[in-house]
Amino acid sequence: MSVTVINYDRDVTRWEPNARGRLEQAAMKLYVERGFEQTTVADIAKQAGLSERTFFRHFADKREVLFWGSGALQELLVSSIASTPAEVSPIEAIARALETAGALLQERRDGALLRQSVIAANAELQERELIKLASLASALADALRQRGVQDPAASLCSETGIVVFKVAFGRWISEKNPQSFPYLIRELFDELKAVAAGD
Amino acid sequence: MSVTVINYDRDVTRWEPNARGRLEQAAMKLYVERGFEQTTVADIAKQAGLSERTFFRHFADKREVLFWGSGALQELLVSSIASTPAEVSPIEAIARALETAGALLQERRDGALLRQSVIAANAELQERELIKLASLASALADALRQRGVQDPAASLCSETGIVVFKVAFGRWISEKNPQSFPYLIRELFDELKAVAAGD
DNA sequence: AGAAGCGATGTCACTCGCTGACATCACTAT
DNA sequence: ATAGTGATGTCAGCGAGTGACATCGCTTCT
Repeated sequence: MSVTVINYDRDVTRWEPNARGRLEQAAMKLYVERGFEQTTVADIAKQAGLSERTFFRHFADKREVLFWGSGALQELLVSSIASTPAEVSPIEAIARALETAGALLQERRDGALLRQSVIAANAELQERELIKLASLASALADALRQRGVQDPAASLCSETGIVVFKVAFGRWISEKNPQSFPYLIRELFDELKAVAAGD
Repeated sequence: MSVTVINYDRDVTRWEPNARGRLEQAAMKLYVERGFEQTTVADIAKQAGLSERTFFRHFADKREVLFWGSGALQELLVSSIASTPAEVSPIEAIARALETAGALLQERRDGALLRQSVIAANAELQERELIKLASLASALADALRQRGVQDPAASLCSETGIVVFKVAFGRWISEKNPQSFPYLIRELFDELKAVAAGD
């Protein structure tokens, strides 16, 4: 009997579970505390109780920790576009997809704020963010082509959609008593329409 | 008399002139020949007859060599906007500035093509390109604000302007018998107008 | 003319991000 | 039992980038 108790008490498995999650947490903690540049991968690994090498088995590089969620967001957006009625215009399809993504992001505002403050303080992280957004735009364009949208329009819609999202996000994140993020997105799509018309 | 001749023949100054230019040339040559990742800074320095340390005195990092011209482009665009009549709409001001920039780029198409093929082959370089474009957009937005354009509109116009430029550039660079680049830009601004309206 | 300072370069040592190769060892399937 | 398998550790090494200090022709001041 005592044997089974001991087995459950300590070292049932060889390693603590959820290595990736621990690394992610450790990284965020240190990035927030000291800033991105001032924390080494060795620091993160130590904090998570793992080796530096293991960090790089879970994340392609030091920056990628902060962008792990972008894959899920991308899938959400693409499937949202796929399930939008065919008669909806391309730009409106993009707008709706971004609104629903915005609604989801809204529930994690505190996390988003923290994350964004880390990114804003470091140029390398901004670069990574931009390429993630570009990849998002490219996925959106693919989704539009899937609906039969021809090509300059498909790229133009998705890329300007991302622009609207970026601007909306910037405003939403900097307000201390923020209004509805999806609504903000909608407003900026309207503003885009006005501005593109040359008003 | 022979003294002066000797002075002119060799070693008038302590160093060969135009170190930065030589580094730039050497880097381009090697990036094209072997690709960006496969060339080390030591390679570049050796090719230019300088030390590795000197490379980093002229360029902030290995990537920056390819983006040295972006500063001039930015100034051109900003001054172009500043000198556009006040009654012209924001989006039209952006469009005109990009058209003139496009006209200039058109004269260096071969160089642009080479440069772009290097960038397209490497993710780090794409990241750098994106942040340069973002900085361009931010400068354009400042220029618009200088004209009294209010803020969601200023950001929206400049960022979508950059989007149009990106899409136009991509098409222009991939055509083997390219049409007029400024005209292509104009066409895509028209397409943007249509697409934003929801057609 | 001589001294002092300046500016572009070189040299060296060092940190850090990242990778390849190989070892370890609990767990699983045969 | 035996032979994998998979997540980890260890170690050696490369390349990017930085700080400190030396060099030395040129300019400027006295």
